[in-house]
Amino acid sequence: MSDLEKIFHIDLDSSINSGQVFLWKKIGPKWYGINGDNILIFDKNTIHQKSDKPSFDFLRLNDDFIKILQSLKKDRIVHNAVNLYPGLRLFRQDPYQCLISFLVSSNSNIQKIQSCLHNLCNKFGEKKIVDGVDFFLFPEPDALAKASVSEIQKCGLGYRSKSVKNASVLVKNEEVDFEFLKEEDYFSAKKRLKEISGIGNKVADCILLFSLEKLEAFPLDRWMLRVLEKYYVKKFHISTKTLTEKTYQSLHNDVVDHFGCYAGYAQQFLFKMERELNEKKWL
DNA sequence: ACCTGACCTCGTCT
DNA sequence: AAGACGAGGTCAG
Repeated sequence: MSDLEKIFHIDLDSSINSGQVFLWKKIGPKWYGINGDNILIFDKNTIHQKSDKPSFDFLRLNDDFIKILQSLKKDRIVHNAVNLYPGLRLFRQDPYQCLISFLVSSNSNIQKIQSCLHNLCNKFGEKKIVDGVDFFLFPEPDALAKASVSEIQKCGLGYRSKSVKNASVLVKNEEVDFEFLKEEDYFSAKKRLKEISGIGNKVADCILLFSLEKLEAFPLDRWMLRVLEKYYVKKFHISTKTLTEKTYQSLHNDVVDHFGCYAGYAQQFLFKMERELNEKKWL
């Protein structure tokens, strides 16, 4: 299948509205999205990147999607979700933006996360004009590392502001090295991420899945627990609603055993399906 | 080892 | 109209 054919099968609306990205805006027929210091424009079957950077395959066209689907469809519920949203895809995000996004996501909701990130871009990001519309790139790590906590707090982040500044310092000083984490295995990379203040199991799994090439990462949030309780009572043992360190790891192990090495894709389909079923709002 | 509550903020509910 | 509640979690005690 050619890249153009692959792109043709992608359902951008569903993929963007599936909780993995927050800084996307639809104007007319076009989607505009901030990914680090890039502005991506999706116009039906063509993709422009306003950037000097080489392509990084945001749409993961290099994934063997046929093979992934084949693997996912062994599970009846995921099979059903894939049939409902056949064009749903995972994106390959800018790691720093992804880390900050999910740091901000804790104990929050999609609308709030979007608003916080938007405010951060407006205040600390570089302005670009595309198609006559003003956009702000995601801030550089240095910009948020230098910012005062109270300036960050003005963007509405609340108690997360301190963690955002702290994490930005670590990234700026290369104490957190994303290229290195991409090369490491799932457990080592997760261990490193969790050393960062404000990053626990769920947030770490989001960062690993959405930006660090760990397709076995399966973020276990409130919604995923509901899904597991609803469709998989016999399969998994859901002990409590608030997962402890141990129960999170144990459940994550069981889940990956069941769904396989593309568990993260399964999670995305299940999450999308259940949120739509409950008519939850997206961007 | 496990569990509980606090935490910024904001939209929604009462 | 003002106060309570909860939201895609984390961490300390």
